[in-house]
Amino acid sequence: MYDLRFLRDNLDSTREQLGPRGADVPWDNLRTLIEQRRALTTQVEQRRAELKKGSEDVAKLKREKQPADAAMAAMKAVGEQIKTIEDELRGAEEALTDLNLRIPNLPHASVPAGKNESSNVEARRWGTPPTLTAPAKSHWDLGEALGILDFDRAAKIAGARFAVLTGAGARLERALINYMLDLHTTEHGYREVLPPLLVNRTSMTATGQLPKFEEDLFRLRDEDYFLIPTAEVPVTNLHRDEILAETSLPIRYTAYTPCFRREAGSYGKDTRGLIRLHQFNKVELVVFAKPEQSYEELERLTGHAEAILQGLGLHYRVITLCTGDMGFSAAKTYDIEVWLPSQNHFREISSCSNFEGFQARRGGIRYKGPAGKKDAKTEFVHTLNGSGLAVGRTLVAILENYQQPDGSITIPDVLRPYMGGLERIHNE
RNA sequence: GGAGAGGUGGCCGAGUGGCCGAAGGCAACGGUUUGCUAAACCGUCGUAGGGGCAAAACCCUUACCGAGGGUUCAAAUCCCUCCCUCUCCGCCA
Repeated sequence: MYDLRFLRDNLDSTREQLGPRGADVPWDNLRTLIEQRRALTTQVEQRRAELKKGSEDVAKLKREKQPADAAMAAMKAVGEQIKTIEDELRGAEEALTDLNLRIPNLPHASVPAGKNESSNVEARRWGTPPTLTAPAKSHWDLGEALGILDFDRAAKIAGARFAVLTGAGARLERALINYMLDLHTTEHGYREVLPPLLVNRTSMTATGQLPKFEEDLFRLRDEDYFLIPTAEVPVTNLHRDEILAETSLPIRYTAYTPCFRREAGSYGKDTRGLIRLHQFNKVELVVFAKPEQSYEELERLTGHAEAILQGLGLHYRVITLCTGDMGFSAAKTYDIEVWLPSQNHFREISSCSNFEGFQARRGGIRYKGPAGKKDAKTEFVHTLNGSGLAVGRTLVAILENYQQPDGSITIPDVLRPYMGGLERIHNE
């Protein structure tokens, strides 16, 4: 969503900068609606001023015990005109808002141009692939053989794209969640949040999932609630319609939540294993920052996600997404991809984005200097978030990268305290 | 789920049809006073849309008293619907 005055003054340059991202925006219609809204607003305000004045005159006449019938009749006519114009104005505003909510964010100047993922740019790489003495097995083969992953029973109780973790598998998932939360809260300065997993339509609209991507979400049948696809939604909405104190920024939150995604349109992709599920666990990082500090915060936040992989000793690379591969709301995104030996390539395990003021405008998230100060302006904050990390995919990476020739899994040192000292997962 | 009470500016709180965008208090900010702190006193102190202008300052104007409709010349105030909070009862982890 864009500021209307900005959009009016910069419609052509916005269209140009969005390029293919803005292909399905009806630009001419948008221009017409903006002008229409402005013209109708002026009209209705003039009439309202007239009505206000007229009504005051009526009050005065009545106080002086003078007849007021003529003035009242005249104002009745003005009132009817106002209603007519208001209806038109409301229609224009609704159409305009609906269009405005469907325009993607402008990419930051540092984002490489490109149509699709082939134009993404690798920023850096950390570590090396593990040296395996036997051909790498997939995490689903390893996990099922160890008796810690059960896809058949998951399909029975829920359906495709669900998983059951058991025994050391379940404990490893829990260990990862705790390891991530502990690192972020004690070393990286985040405040832990445990939010609702169901949110309302307004919250989904603020972060950008709605109105455009409703088919990606699970929705309740009897009430207008949605299952969160990421903790970004409830945590960013924590400060919706608030004015934050400038001194409180940056605000950093971390949250563990399950995430729910319909994965409509991904039929046939990643059908096996834990990579793409309808329900998965994620530890999320969310930051509210002042505009001038937000890109510095993006680097920092990405580093915090990387620190998890480094602690686990997992080989990864960081990718700067090009304009064509970024999500709807992002101005700049880094993807972190972890090495998976069985697939012999990197897979996304985290996505870290700066949304600049895009979500803040949709959700009315602002900040202000000290109250009463003359130069204290109210401005939209910048919001950022990143996975720190996707827990299921991290478990996949551990199974595959730490697999032994006998099919057992060595547990990374940092997780052992969370596993009751367990050093290796054997067949149960 | 049943019964009742209520939602007013950062907070508290007055206001039941007409100069009410809203008294008063607290907090905050600026200042005077002060050895320092405190107190006292003076002043400032909401958000947004449109216009004056290309912008800032400033000025004009409109809207906003939970949200949306309605009645009326005129609505914080009356009516309807919805949302939320609180209390009691029921149910429940």
